[in-house]
Amino acid sequence: MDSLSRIFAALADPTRRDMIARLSEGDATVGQLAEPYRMTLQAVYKHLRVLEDAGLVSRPRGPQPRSVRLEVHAFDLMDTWIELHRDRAEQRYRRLDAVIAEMRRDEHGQDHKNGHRGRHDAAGHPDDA
Amino acid sequence: MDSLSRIFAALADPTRRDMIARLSEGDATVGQLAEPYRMTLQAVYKHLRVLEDAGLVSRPRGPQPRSVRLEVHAFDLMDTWIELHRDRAEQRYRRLDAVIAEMRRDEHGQDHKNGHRGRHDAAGHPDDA
DNA sequence: GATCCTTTCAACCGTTGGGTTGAAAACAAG
DNA sequence: CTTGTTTTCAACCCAACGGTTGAAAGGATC
Repeated sequence: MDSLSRIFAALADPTRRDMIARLSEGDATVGQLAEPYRMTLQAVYKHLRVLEDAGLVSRPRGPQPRSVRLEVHAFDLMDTWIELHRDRAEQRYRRLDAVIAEMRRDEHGQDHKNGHRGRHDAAGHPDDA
Repeated sequence: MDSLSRIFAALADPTRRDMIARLSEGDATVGQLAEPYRMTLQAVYKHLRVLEDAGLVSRPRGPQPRSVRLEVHAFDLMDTWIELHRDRAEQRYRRLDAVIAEMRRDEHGQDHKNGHRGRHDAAGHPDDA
């Protein structure tokens, strides 16, 4: 499974999102993390495994601290993906608005040169992708 | 299921993410959308249903266009959630850095007033949540 | 060593998810 | 009305998921 799928899938579960939310306020031991949930400790470990595999969380394997820590940089992948497509769509909207404005201009002052290409297929795939 | 879970779950599938990616470059009919995938048309409709239920996509039910459109504002929920927790974690890091710096100052110039509160519980849950 | 807590492994159960097939509606056009 | 396409509905398969139980390792501490 690819990274993005793992990340999104990990965050699709409310319990796991809640864990992330609480970890964003500070590291916690597994016991502390598990406390509010009415489920087996093993279940909590399973959730942690999913978050860890997604890179959203790290657990210092060493002897001492035995705590869970949020890994902020894993959020960047998501962010990048989201912003990329959101921005593309928004740019497309702006471009579409421009086309519509042009069509309006054309309608009012009808046939004011007719020199520009006849691409009035609004909302179609722009070919400059 | 809550909105965030639906959105994240919808984006956890590569096919669905690819659909979003392609829709970010322009609306498409279901047939056009389905073309690159080696799966039944019914399967594509199922994917679209998931995206639609998550609010990521809309399909003008009316007679005319019968096309699929990306709904950008659905991304905002995700964005808000992500940024909220990412920022909290990053602020926590900054605060932690400050604490560490202060501890260092204390170690070098030992006992230089001792007037500030003794909160040296580094990385513990800060109580100003 | 023995004890206690933390962590992991394995099997199992019910539910959900992606996908298929097949058939039935909806809808446009002939 | 009939044909052809688009969309939906229903059943089924198999794999994955969230959760449980039970047991086995690991690691500190007495």
